[in-house]
Amino acid sequence: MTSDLSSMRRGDYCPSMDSSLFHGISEQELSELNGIFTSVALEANDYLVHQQSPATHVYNIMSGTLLVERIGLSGRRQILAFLFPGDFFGFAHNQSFEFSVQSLTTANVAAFKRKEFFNICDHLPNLKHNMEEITTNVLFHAFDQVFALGQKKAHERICFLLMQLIQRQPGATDEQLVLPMTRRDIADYLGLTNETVSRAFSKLIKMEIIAIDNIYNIKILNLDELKHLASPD
Amino acid sequence: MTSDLSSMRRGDYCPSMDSSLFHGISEQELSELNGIFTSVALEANDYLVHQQSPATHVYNIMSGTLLVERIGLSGRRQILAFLFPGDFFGFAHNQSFEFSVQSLTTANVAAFKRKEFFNICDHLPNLKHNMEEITTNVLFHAFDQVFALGQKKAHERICFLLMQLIQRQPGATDEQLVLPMTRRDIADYLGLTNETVSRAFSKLIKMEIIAIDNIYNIKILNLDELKHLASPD
DNA sequence: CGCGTTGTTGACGAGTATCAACTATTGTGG
DNA sequence: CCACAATAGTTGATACTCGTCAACAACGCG
Repeated sequence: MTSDLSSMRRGDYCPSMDSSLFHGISEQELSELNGIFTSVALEANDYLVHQQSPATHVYNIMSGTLLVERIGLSGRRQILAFLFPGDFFGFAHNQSFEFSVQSLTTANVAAFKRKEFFNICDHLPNLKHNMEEITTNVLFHAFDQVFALGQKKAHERICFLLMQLIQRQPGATDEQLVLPMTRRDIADYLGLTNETVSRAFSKLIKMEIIAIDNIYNIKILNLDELKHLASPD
Repeated sequence: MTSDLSSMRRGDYCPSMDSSLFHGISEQELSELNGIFTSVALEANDYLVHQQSPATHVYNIMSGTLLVERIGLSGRRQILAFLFPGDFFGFAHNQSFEFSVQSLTTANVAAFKRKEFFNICDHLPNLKHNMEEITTNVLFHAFDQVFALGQKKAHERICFLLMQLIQRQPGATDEQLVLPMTRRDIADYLGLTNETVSRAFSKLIKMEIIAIDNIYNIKILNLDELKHLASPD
């Protein structure tokens, strides 16, 4: 169990965000935070929070990959985000979460009681500023997803996801990529079915943009074309 | 030209938000804000801000309806939100806006210089709190849109929009509704084409869920069914 | 009134969902 | 360690939804 947050400020844990939660926070200030969090250890498929459960904590991902999902009455599932080390989760506008967060891998998460956390925010301007920046980033990420879902074809959406993973997943490079999620997860993230996802992968392979050894191991053969398909503007 | 923000705190101007920007702010504090905004008058189809123009201001809608759009390289347009009186616009994570904001009607908008506005935020806790609440609402709205685009069929997306309008548009009731936007705007908001939007409306009419006199004048005949189609959970 | 814009409707085709069969992978107990 | 079952992924056939193209209707405006 990790009992020290300071590692979270190092780039190797937070490849994704220009704004990690603890960026620019002094050792002394960090020690204050160290006192008030509990570390949660998760196995693959464990739930961190359930849809409609009371929003008692906010969370900072220390290791592992998680997903944020929302399930409709009809049973349709939409994945709203994948969470990587350094990412933050805790947005709620009522007392309850409107999402579930499930772990895809073994993971460690720092959990802060909401009230205590926001109290500390009030007298650590840097922390508050980071929170605001993260919120804005999440918002812009959501807009990107709206654009992708509204405007793109299946194989373009896959490229959109792959680009996100390249940018955000620890250990990912321009050429090699490990998918932590299943085809169904990808489908539910991109508003597709798993069959369509499968076919879209096959198409990208045939187009020689990617190659796969293991199903979860992807090689990028043509990054420029990948970018082009992924990006609308 | 409106030169007084106090009207913005009244419910009749802000039917939509549980959190208007100026909610809970004293007359005295409000007068401080009154000194630093300029009022912008817009005609229908005028642009308030352009994609990639520098983000110099933040805006609060006083009257009228506007839309937030983003145009991709391919020329396809995604509308990210419609803005109603009381709504706030100004999110940016660089120096420039990544969206355009266009007016659908004649409109009045209060424009605050970013820096001055955020300075005032720093010593008006209520204002800052309202900002944060608005940001969270916008975020949740974006998630709703992701769900709609990812999981819903054309006529369900229309219902999703109609429910939003019932809740947010000034003067809208459970039974009568005026659309301020064109079919193309609706299409670009919901990730459809205008033809599909047209057909979806026809379908809802045939299902006796809505009726239309004037094209922009919609009667809700079966609100329960509308809600059911609109809402995933 | 004529003209341009916007909306509607139809015919058709492209893209995706659905259903089903099959293959590959993972996990379990003997 | 193997056999088997369960799960995940792929591929094909078919149906459905939505996009595209085209014709037409309704509306707004000079």
